[in-house]
Amino acid sequence: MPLKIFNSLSNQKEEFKSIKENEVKMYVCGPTVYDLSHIGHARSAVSFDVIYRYLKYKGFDVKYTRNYTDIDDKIINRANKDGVNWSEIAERYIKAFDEDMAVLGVELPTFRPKATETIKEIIQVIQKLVDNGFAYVIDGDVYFSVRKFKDYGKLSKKNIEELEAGARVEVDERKNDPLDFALWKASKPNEPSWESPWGKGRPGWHIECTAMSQKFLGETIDIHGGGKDLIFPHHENEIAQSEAATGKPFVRYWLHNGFVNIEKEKMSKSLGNILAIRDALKNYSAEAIRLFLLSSHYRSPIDYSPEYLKNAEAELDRFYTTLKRMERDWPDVANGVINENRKKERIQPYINAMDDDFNTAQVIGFIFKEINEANRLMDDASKGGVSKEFQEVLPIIRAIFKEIGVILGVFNRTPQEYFKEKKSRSGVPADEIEKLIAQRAAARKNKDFKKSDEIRKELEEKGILLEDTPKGTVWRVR
RNA sequence: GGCGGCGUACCCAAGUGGCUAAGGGAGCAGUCUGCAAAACUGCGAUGCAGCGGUUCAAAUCCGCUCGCCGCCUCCA
Repeated sequence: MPLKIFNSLSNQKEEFKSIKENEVKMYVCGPTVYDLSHIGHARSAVSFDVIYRYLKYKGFDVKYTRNYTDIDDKIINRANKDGVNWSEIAERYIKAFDEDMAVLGVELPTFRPKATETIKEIIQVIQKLVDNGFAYVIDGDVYFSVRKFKDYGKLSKKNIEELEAGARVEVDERKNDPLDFALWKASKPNEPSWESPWGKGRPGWHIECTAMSQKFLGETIDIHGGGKDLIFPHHENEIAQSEAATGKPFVRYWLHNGFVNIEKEKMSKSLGNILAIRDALKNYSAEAIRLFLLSSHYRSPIDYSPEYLKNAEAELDRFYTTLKRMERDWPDVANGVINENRKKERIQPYINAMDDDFNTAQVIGFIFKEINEANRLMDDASKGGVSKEFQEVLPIIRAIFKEIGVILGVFNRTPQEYFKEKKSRSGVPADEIEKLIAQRAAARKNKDFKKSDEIRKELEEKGILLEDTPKGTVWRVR
């Protein structure tokens, strides 16, 4: 079964065919670095991270570019507000973004260019557009003439006449047409600026992506991604600029991820409900956040609420509890010889799900079926002995966990790492718990079950669960 | 007003023409346990917002109605 991808350009799933066999050129719009990144950025980054990982898994050599927009009105405003240089703001939030991504297990793209490092190329593209008549210069500003580009609106399915009628923006009288957008902005005094054929200025927002995409990936690329909200005007404008400049198709597959709402409401400055990634990480593990994000399809809107994060944590508990059981009680079987044919057959549904527009939610569902199967097999083995089926299937399940872990970037830790992190989050000192467990063990030995139960209850109220196993009592965080 | 999307059990969520509508959480019952936990087993939507239609066959296609949401302005 071939890989199918939903293309925003055609509004349907299409079979994916890369320009060059075995190579994928992919560009995703990165953050404008003027503030901490929020959970919506995390969704976009994680969604495309999984797409990147899966394309690599499929054997493609993926050239993945994700930019930093490090020059922009918002950055300048923030710098003025904080009383620091604009570049300090950009650097600060690039660093913060990189840290957040690392914690979330987002792999580094092949190229991570900054707009300010691409000024030369930006100017070249603008010059081309001026030369071929798609752009015009007014007082050091350069604008793109939307009406000259006949396909304008093909991505967002808008038509120019209706846009004009509904235009809500105040019209800049100097522009030939209200829809025209800035490629280059003449700088005001004390603003960051670069020399250009049109005087000192800085790039408009849309042009940087065109320039960076061309510089690192070429004139036509396979995949371009971003949040749904970027379809208009950002991506529409990118298409216009790029195709007007090169005369070639810009992008073959447009991918857009859905929004994250907070308790059923859109995140917005005015509502004050922006959830920064690092604030979410204070309460939940990075893996739980990632699993939550991947539990629904990347194009659907999702709702963020503490309840759903708890659900993700419960799922992780189930996964790692089972994995721990496999590694602890049946290490030789779980890591035993793999029947490759049978493994291939068993992993095929996962591949089919990922091939169907990256259906991570379905993949996660399959994983929990394996968990059930693994536990059942282990139950049977402890009761009735090790069967051939057990010896054959358990290592396959273990191998599937590993393989899917690489693709999704969840389920990929060791149980030790997982439970250690949970314990460190509990806030209850481990030695105190161990002391109580020892007291309880003594009480149990004397059949003093009243006291034993009191200790269990005391710890339970602090969120600590005790498990009596044949090898002694172990504890974990609820 | 234009464009697009969504509505599946108590909650989350997959499924977009054809076996008993995945999976997780919560709940209830049972097995196991000194009691628990974990695990396993069973129960749980005769129905997929509603109404009509197409079809041998529909959650899945078409039409209408109701409800919710996004974009059209910076925005992941």
